[in-house]
Amino acid sequence: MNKRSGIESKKKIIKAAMDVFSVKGYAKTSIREIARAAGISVGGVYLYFRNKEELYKSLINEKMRDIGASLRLAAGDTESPAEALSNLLKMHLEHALKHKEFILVHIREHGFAFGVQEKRKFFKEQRALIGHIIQRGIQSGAFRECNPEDMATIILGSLRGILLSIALDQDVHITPEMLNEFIFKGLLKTKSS
Amino acid sequence: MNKRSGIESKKKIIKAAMDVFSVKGYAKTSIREIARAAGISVGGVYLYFRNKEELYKSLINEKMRDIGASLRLAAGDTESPAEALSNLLKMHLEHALKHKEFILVHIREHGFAFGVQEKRKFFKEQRALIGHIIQRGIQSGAFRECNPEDMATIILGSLRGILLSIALDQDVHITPEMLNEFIFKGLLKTKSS
DNA sequence: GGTTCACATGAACAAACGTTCAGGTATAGA
DNA sequence: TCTATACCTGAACGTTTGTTCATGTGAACC
Repeated sequence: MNKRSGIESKKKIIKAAMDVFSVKGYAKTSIREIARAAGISVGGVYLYFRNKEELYKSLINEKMRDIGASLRLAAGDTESPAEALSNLLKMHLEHALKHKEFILVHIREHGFAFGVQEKRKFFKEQRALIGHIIQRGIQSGAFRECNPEDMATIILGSLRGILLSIALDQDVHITPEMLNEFIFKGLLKTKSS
Repeated sequence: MNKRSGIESKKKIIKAAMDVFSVKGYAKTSIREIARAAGISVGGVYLYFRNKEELYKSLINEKMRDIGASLRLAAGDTESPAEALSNLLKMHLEHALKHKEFILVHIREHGFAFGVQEKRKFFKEQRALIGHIIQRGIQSGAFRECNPEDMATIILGSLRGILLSIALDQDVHITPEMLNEFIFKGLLKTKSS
């Protein structure tokens, strides 16, 4: 209205959309509401996005690209498999805390709405990343014998639930240390201690 | 139409609603669609449920009551904490496989729509159940020292994600044994082996 | 047969939705 | 100052939504 800058408006729309989608879900969110939250008219939204579906998709893809890149980085810059996995978990937790809304939108609509293949690709990449670290860990003797793929599936599944808990239940506080202890050491008392 | 039995019709509606809600989510599901899937007219649905919201709530509550009861049973009928937790996890997995639709509906709408407090209560009860088992395990010396509440939160979070993976990704096959190994033993190689 | 009542129907209604579009306004270059 | 252009507006349109209600129907009583 005042600034007359297209890029500014687009950013405002994206932020507003993320906010509203995350609390109300895709279907219950109306363009009118996004427009209101962004301080822009209904028609204004359609200047930057062809339709509701495209707005949603571009939201998801942008975030996934960013997060995916930083996760790949976190996993790759160390030699020790235990340390690599630990870093990866920590980064996941940090992102969950920072982008709660994205987690909500992402999990909520996963497997139902559009952008399914993009999301599947994201998960597949994460599973491969973790699986590879585990394989290295087994070979180096740090991790116990197990099927790396299955273990990666379980760990990623666990992670998904924990991140969901963080995003959903306000009173859940899980530190990277707690998560590490759980995933590495399990629940049983080890013979050596 | 033919049978003229009210109870039959109500059951058909509940089943149809669960089916449709689980694939399309609450908001995208119309009464018309539920009615069609149930083989009943639109107005017929309103003979048994005051409105869409009440239909959804009674769906959720009924299932939660059933599942909650059987879980309480699974956790209680044994002395050994490890066995109790193992049973509980197994029962969770079985329920997830059997009631995929419910999991989808449950997680999808958790924290957003109605019936929030019922769902929270369900989770709280589960957390208390697991927390109690862990406390017993620590006292008996089977489990390592840790904060039972935090550990219960993490385990329940993990479980949530794994159940979600099972419900969402068709190609995920996680056995109770795999889950047990992960939660009890963790990823690191123990000194004794 | 006649009456009653629980079960069932689907056209009708108001509200809300995604989307469009004719028009308005601020800014930059002439 | 005038024109061109990019940005923006909100009333309007056609659909779909949840919900209601006048009407219908079958079975069980008298």
